[in-house]
Amino acid sequence: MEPNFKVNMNEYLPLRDVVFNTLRQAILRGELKPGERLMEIQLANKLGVSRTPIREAIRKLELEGLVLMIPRKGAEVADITEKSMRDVLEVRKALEELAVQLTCDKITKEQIRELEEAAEEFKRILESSDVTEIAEADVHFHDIIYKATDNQRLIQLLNNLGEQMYRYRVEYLKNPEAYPQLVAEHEEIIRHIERKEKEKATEIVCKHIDNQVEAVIDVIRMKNN
Amino acid sequence: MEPNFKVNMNEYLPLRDVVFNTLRQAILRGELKPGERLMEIQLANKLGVSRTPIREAIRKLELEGLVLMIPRKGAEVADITEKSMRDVLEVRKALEELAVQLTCDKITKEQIRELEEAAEEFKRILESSDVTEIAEADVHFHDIIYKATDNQRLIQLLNNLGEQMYRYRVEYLKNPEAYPQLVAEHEEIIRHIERKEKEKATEIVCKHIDNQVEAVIDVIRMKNN
DNA sequence: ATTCTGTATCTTGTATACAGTGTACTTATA
DNA sequence: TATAAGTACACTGTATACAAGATACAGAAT
Repeated sequence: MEPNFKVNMNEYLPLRDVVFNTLRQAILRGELKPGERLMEIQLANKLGVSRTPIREAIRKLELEGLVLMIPRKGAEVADITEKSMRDVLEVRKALEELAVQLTCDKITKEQIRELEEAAEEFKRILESSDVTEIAEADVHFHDIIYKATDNQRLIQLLNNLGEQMYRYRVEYLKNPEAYPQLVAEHEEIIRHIERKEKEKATEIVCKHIDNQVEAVIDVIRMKNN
Repeated sequence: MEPNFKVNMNEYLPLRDVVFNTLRQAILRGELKPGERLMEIQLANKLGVSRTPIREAIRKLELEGLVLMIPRKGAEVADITEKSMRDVLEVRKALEELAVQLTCDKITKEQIRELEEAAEEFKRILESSDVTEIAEADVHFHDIIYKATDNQRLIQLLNNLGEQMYRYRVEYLKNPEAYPQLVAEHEEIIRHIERKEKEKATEIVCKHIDNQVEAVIDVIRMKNN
């Protein structure tokens, strides 16, 4: 058997990053609810580490806006209001537009093929699988577009904004009535990108996001009642 | 005499935030140069605190992209390349466009007056003061527009992106030839916002940023030679 | 009964100690 | 002289100890 040291090297992650990812997921998936306090000792015991990595992870969550720091009191999970969601989606829409325009300019033939494959994969997964897998396939499709922009900062921001609404997107994807439209929009986007029809592509992307706004807001209203 | 306890309360800042702001400024102003290592003990001694607040500040700088973490080696100031600057400005342009459009919709009479004052102040400071003050007056003008968007997330991102190019904007403002155009653009922006002429306003903002791109890139090229 | 005060405790904020890893320098050997 | 190995040191990663502020509750005084 061939031991693969390289993989082990790359798999090294400081505890703070493990904690960061863990807490992040817990918040985005709703396991840690808005308003809930994040107490260091308690978390440290739960995760089997000391307070130091916990604190450093919380510092990063703070900067991402996922937790709210109250001086000398500690951190709590930030509220997610309808307003804050609208704000995120407003920004996201502008950046998605930018992304698709840049992609029209820069995409390679190889990447177009990747997009087509991802769209196929998405369609296939829609039929059989659970919501999480569907969400991942959708993310993958959009990731290809992001990557084609060749703008590192834009990619980072879009990923971040996307994750902010993770749990709402999942809810939204639970409604199978929306599936045919999603598939159609994916195909339209590919076609327009392929032909470098920026305006058309932008239009579809806008519609794509606007639909999400409606759906996400519905989910939030539901949860608050 | 009336003692103001409230102010004292609000002035409390954890050491980590003091350190964060200090290091951030030092990086953005170029006092800490790209590639330079940030060694914890050294910084702790220099700033007269322990390693803990230093580390927590570095975690935040890491997430902002201002420092690069190398596992088991430590932090160093992130490189600022021409490409990374173009990327930032590309995103910033899209968000500035969004901001000015939202502002057209939402701005109040009171805020328009504030804008006019800020533009006046800017014009006045241009004549007498040093570059830092000019830059601050410019930032203030744009902050009013940001605030009028009533989108917290957008404001946060724009502030962040703006600070990323702090030192280059300062360089750019050292050239007095550009001043008349800046003043004219400010006034045009106000006029279009006032009349809610979204397209026109967007156009000026684009031009405003495009000018900056050229200037910033020039500065970077100069510094690298 | 209500309010104020004092105390105990809980939590964060900060400092420091300890372990492990990477790096650089020195020394020995070819 | 060049190269390789070994050793010492420097720095990060993690844990823990200590200080100080916040909170909650109990008891006393009005």
